[in-house]
Amino acid sequence: MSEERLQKAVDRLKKSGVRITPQRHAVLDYLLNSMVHPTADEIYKALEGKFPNMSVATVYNNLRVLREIGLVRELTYGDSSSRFDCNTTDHYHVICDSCGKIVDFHYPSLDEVESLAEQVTGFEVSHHRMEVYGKCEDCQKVKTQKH
Amino acid sequence: MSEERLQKAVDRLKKSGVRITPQRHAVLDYLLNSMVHPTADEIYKALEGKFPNMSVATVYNNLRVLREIGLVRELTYGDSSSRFDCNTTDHYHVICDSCGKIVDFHYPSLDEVESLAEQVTGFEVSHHRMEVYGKCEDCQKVKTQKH
DNA sequence: TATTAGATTATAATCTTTATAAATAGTGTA
DNA sequence: TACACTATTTATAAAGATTATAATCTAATA
Repeated sequence: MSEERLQKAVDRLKKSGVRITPQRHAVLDYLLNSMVHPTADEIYKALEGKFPNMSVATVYNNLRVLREIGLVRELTYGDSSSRFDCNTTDHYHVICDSCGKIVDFHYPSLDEVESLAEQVTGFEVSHHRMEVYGKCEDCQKVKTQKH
Repeated sequence: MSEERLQKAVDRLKKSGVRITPQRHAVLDYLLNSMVHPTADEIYKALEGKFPNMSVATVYNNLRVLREIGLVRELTYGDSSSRFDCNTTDHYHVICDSCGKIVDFHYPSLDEVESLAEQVTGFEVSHHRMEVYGKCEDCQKVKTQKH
């Protein structure tokens, strides 16, 4: 099943006239199989073994290409570096304030908010983002153990 | 009215045991009277005239203090630098994809989303963020003028 | 007014991301 | 298959935002 998603993504790259290089393939493969929304640096470190000469710039370049095509979403949270998500199904994220863990969260899209925003502000709305913050179960336990 | 908000904020600082320095007062005052959610650098440049020797670090330090107390919210969008908002009334933001303009947008808080996220993920939810993106009226006009 | 802990300043360092130019390699075509 | 063209990679440097450090200064309190 994972293979199928990868194949679909590769096809989409080809259709966009983007070359399939080993590095690009590896970045895409890693993102598709990652559940944790990695940063550019995490991807770089993960692929270092397979591509000892790969440059960090290559990771950034490929993430930009994948984002422009629409295969990957860039997530900008409060912390220093962006995270990347290639789960294309509609979903939101719940983020732990303590450890930074990110959990996918399915909820019907907030279309009503978008249309009201259009009416009130006159904007031509394209999309929205939403994240819920809190303390994950693990970190809740840690707090209680302290006493 | 603006004076009243400033006074309230200063009182809150005092209660938190934070010293009221001229620079800190100026940062707070500037934020309270700004409608545009400025970046740290914009605040720094704006206060440069009044405090020729002020360091950028001072602005960052004060923004951190104000944020920790809860007087200021840090907004992290896709672009490079954070923006700061001390409008304490509940509201969301609508952001222009083209020019970056940020418009306040009032909408009932998405409490239902928070409680469902708690149930589904087991998180102890503290808050959420949401932004709507699109093209503002000015940028819509620009596009049509091109032809 | 003297004390003291906290704040500011100046500077350097860190970290993420982007820019640049030369070398390399993927893809279509003959 | 070999060639040519161009996108991509690499290595490096640069930019930009933010944080760390240490010395100096100052707001708050007795």
